[in-house]
Amino acid sequence: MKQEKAFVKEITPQSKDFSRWYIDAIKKADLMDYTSVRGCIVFKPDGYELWERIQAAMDQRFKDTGHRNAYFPMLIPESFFQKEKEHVEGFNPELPWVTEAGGEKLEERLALRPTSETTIGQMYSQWIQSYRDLPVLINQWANVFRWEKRTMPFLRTSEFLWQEGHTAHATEEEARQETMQMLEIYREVVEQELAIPVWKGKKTPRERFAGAVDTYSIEAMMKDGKAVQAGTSHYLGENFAKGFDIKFLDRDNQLKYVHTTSWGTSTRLIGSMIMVHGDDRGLVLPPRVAPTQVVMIPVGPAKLREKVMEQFDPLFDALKAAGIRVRADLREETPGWKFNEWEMRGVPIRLEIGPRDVDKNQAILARRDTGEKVAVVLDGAVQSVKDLLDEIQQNMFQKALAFREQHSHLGIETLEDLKEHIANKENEQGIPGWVLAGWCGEDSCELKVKEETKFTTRNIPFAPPATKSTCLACGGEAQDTVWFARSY
RNA sequence: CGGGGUGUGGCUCAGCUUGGCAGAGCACCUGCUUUGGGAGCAGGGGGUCGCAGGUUCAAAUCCUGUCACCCCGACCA
Repeated sequence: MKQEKAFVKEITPQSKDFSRWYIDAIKKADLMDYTSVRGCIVFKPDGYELWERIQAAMDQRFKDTGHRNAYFPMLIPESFFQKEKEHVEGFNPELPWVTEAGGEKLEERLALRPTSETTIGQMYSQWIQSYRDLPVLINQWANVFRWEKRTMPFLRTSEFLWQEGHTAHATEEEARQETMQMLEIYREVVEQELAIPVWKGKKTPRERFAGAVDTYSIEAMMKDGKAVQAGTSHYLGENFAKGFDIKFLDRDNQLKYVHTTSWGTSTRLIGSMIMVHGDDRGLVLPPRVAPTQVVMIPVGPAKLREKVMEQFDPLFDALKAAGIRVRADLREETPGWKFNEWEMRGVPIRLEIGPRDVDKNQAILARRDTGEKVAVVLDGAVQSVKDLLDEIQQNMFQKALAFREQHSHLGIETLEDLKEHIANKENEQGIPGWVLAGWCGEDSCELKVKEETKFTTRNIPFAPPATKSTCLACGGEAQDTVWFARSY
């Protein structure tokens, strides 16, 4: 955008204070509001609709791969947590408890679920008897609670909405396949619908889910260079099966533990999408999930409005009939005001029609991602809009990909190099981004990097852009090539 | 949870140091003129000053407590 004249004074520029920008942008876009409960937000209609669209895209794919939705209770008895040692240790600090009900103290206190492995494990132990009962492929759309010390709208709140899949299988191989299949679905939805490029990979043991054998993730880079874990998929092995006694009689008449998986994505995807695509004017929404894809605004003198509306109204109907999420802004405000308003909200295309356009049998399409305006003939406007929506979706992904490449550093071999890199970037007001480096596999090396640079291991990518042979921290032989970054 | 900051009409904030009628801009309502990148004039409505105590003749202002939000750290999707 060339004529960058700070039209929107209410939004702090990204370069000045990224967190401030984020809060300003989501408030101006009317996605959420704070409530009187700490860390809990309202998802206002536009914010919630983003979630509904993500939900729809995911849900379709879950069902296509044989999963079904179910719903389990939000309250979990304390004793359930004790059954998996790592799990209880991992979640205990952030559980809210119900200790009283009906005016009486409860005999056993109940936690507001942070995730449902325990409740579901308990049920699976009753449902599964034979290999004929397997696999169990269930997903749940729910709210969960994690009393985090520091909250941030969408990205980290005390209560959030998510999806958690829980499956049980007869063999490790099948469970591992499921884990990978779901990770791939996450990649597909996030890249295709949200236009966010991600790295699929495996988490290091330190970053693993409490109670998992292996945790995998997709990781995305925000515009401030920090990382967000956009989805996770866990192979839980027999850990929960043993804790909850989930056994089945196999074909060979042997009693065996099932192998379970779990996988989740949350409303944090909304925050990621905003931080990946947004700019100083506010949100930039990918067309596939944008609540409003096209906003139509009539322009020109009021006395000529009637003539404009003769073209405007049929075009609105035609767009709507074509399945495009179109909205007409006929309010009394000036056009300039409306332009800014819808740009803040991130609507992909603005369609303007004024008297001059009517004379030329055309409409103006202004795209949010580039700021570019083009004139299209009225007759073919519906197709032009469809094509442009596709193009914007593609362009947004490509832009995000290019940004990620630009801020991914492959040539940093030692901790000293990394510190120097960070110092340099900070001096020039740049962002340190991500660093691909070797890791020997030692916990202590990972911790050392974290303590000295705040960079943590994001994941061990399945298809790294390069392979490293020495450990970033100790210089010893590298066991893995890992993405290091600061993260949300 | 530690350090720092902020809570005053819907929003952004001034007023607080030195207690004395609760303000401005934007937004909102009415009317007229306007409308191709945040229009103008005129009139109007709206606030128990985050909450709870205390000091005082009198508290947005002073004291104590508490809650929320923001920023920076330790924990996390």
